[in-house]
Amino acid sequence: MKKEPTLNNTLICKGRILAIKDTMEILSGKWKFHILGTLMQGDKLRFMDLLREVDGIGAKMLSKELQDMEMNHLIKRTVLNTKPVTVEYEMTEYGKTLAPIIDEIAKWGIGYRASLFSKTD
Amino acid sequence: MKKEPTLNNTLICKGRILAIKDTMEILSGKWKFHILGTLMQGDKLRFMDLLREVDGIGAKMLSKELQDMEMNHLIKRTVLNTKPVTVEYEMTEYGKTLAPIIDEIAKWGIGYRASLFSKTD
DNA sequence: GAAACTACTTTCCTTTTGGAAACTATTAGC
DNA sequence: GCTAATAGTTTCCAAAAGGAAAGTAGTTTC
Repeated sequence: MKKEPTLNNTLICKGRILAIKDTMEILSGKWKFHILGTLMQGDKLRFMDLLREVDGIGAKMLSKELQDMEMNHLIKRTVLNTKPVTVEYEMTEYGKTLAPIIDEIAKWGIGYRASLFSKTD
Repeated sequence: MKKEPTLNNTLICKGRILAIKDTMEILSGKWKFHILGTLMQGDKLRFMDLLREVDGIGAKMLSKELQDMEMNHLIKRTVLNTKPVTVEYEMTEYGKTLAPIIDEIAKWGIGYRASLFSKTD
């Protein structure tokens, strides 16, 4: 009894799986979607704003995740010449292409909440 | 100089962020999207099939992630009465509602690959 | 000059995640 | 009886993720 390849291993399949892997590597971690979702609503936010808005995150994590996403050109960091220096973060145009993902995730989460009440399993 | 709430903290905002958090908690970890993407293409897959298809995963992780997703009603486990017992995994109808998310993630990943070549930053 | 604000960074620690390898149990083939 | 396949579980360990608190540095306000 030999084992035969059960899945159709076309290039399309492999490419799709690889694409999923790529995306999730860039958006890995506990906070990225949370931060992105927040940044998409308030278009320019300062570090301390994010620290207050993103519920539960600490300065270290926020700093690290922001750097991470800046490197991937998803967000833009701007230092302002104010008295106590302030820094603004905002989505880049490229980062905004993530909107459909974020929207679908938010939509699904809302439906999930609803399904917890009306058990139509 | 007092600090004022900079974001419009409407219920819609909070709900959206909460929804994102909910979804990502259910789909956390290195492998879930990978497994789900695979299961969406080949509709019924056995444990060993998945072990071979999901590149790099080990038996322990696969087992754990499958249990996790079964508990959340995203996938269904069926034990078959074959000589060496086989087990089939497939998406539930509910699990299939994740398709838009997976599709958007795959789509974005494909675009990301493309952008690595044509640098139009 | 002490306190408070900005935006971090650093240190130290715990928890979580993930992986390799070995092991369980059953059945089939040689 | 040995090997191999099925589907896992268990153990042991390393690495990564994440958090709390303190520290750095510059400026302004009292």
